[in-house]
Amino acid sequence: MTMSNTGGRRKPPTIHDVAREAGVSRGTVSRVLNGGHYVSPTAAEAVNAAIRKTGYVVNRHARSLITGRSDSIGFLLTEPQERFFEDPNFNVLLRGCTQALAAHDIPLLLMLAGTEDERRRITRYITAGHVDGVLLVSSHSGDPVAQELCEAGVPLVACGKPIGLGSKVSYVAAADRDGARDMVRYLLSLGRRRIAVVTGPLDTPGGVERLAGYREVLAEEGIEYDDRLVVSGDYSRASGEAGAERLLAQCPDLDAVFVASDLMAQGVLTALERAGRSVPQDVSVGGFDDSSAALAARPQLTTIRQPYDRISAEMVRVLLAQIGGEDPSAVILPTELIKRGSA
Amino acid sequence: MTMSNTGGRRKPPTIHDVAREAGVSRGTVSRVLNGGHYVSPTAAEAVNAAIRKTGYVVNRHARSLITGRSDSIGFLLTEPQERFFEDPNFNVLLRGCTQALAAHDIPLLLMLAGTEDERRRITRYITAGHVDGVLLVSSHSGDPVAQELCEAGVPLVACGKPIGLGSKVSYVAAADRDGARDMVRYLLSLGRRRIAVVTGPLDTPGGVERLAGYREVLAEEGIEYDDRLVVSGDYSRASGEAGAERLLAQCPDLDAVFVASDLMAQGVLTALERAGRSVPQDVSVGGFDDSSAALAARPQLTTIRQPYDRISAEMVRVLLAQIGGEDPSAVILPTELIKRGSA
DNA sequence: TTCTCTACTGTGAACGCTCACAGAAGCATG
DNA sequence: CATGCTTCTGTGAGCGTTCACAGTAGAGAA
Repeated sequence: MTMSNTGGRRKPPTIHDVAREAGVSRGTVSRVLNGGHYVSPTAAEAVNAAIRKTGYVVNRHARSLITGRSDSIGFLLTEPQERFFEDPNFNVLLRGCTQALAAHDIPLLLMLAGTEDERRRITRYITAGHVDGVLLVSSHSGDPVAQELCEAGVPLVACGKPIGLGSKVSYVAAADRDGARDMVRYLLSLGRRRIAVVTGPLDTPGGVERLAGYREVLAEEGIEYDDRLVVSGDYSRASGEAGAERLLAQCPDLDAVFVASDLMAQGVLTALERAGRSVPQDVSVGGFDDSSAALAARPQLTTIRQPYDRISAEMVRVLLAQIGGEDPSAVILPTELIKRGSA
Repeated sequence: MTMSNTGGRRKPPTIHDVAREAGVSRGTVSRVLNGGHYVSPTAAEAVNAAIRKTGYVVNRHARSLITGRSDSIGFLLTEPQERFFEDPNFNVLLRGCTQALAAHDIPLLLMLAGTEDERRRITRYITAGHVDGVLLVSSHSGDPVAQELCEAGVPLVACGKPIGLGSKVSYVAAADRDGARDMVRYLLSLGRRRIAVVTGPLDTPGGVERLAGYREVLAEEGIEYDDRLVVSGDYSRASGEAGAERLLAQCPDLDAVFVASDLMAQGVLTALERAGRSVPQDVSVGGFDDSSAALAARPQLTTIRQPYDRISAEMVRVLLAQIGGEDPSAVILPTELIKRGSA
């Protein structure tokens, strides 16, 4: 119908052109391209020179057609979309994964599975083999997409321990429980005794583990667990604000709040300010993540740093290993207490 | 060496399998797949049934090999990477583009060109024809990547008017000048007369235009332009904070600040708070973007809304049209004044 | 009837690459 | 001299599609 490529792109050189230019055969060029074993130094040099001269770039479609690999990776987000907007962690993760893959010359396909339709479309796309593996961000339990991909045998690495996918799925996570323990111990060291907590969603391992760390430390220190001091949120700023208001109503005597994410902690700060409690004088507030929200908050948040740069790098490493035939594995990375103004 | 695909993925059905199942030829199946012209209802029905039965999904690599199209689009970010972290606008844009493309069943490849190496790698990748077109986010002038892509005739749509790429490149932008005018007029309507401004980078059209809008309105109202009331930032929160401090030092009598981005406005609020100025009583603050930062700020920001959802949708529309052979075009979308607590 | 036109269908070739195989050359060993 | 081994190279086949072309069947017109 219409003339394509108005700009006038010319036909790119093929492996054949390079072969002719270098005075060798296609096979030799291909060998130079992939590994370079069993090829003489002279031939290799000639081929490389020809590649430079012609400006040859391999046609990945042709390669994929025969190898069966796509040499690309999907970054799949099955969280509700609002979180993607709001949560600075996703940015960091996405960037880290993109860069780690770039080092292997592997493009990243961004896939957002918000609606049911999108879910189906993406599942088909992936199981059809259009990506070699999937980096999954979805902490919610019983994710049907993840389930299907697992069953279809698609290499998969989750960010955070997935629930209900059996033990055969790889994941990379921060040491949530340890991090929570560090924070609660720190709050105790400040002399706080009525420490409230705003948990993450309790159908996610992150949410569960951080609460578990809190309870462990309390038990170890002989402090009674008071469930009026515990409310749960969904990692959003709004849920932090609402949670803090519930806490203030239930336990006006609280002197610290451990919040399971920095974004929620922002909301907590807002609620405390409105209630006339000053931070950190009246109430100490501890966050979790060390996302950019921690620096944006007023006062800046004392928080538990999740090493997102390392997490993304590990996710990519584990996924590529798995695509290469290795068994699934789990990686837990240590967290770090970062002290700032809020506690 | 190693056995690939431990999970045991089976070979997916091909067009041949579908043809056999439906009792027709490859050609007919292909015709049903692409448009469906010149194919009898009976055959079409049989083919569709066979597709459903076999679970057939087209092999895009094989298709691309022959059509020359890749049926994928690159989302290219050449901004310094920190902005990508911090700025909530990117998220919205990225999400919007991904979804708009998903509606056309076109995957989005995320490309971050931070370092010089990455720039080269990505340029080669794109000019080699591995994507059909590029959605470009890079407002900085003289972007070498954009330049090269343009010259190579790669279909390209920029977010915001690009500088120095000639008039033959498509772009989608908000009406920056109008938006700035609306905000300044609104601040005047509040009785403010000493209106300071924190501009964006002045090597970007956005930065220039928003400042121009400010000056226009001042001139129209017969208010003298005072360049001590003008400082420029780089859209980051930190630069907003620093800018406000300079302004307060230079012009302690300022009674309003028009800030060229919400993120910078957050920094401005911080600096004003530290200086003991209350917002909006002592000083009115107006932002720009209506990003999530506007809601996160305290008080919430009165701002100029950029319709990012429409911008991303238009970017995709224009790009696809251009790939289809149409000429480059520019789209300017209207902004909207959103009143909240800060002014 | 015969011819033409339209609506539809099948077939071979090609896209650019990798892979398996065959073969050539060089060198050491029997 | 034959044999085997290692290192290197070229060649044909095939990956799963689309595209151009040829061909068939049926309807309508001459």
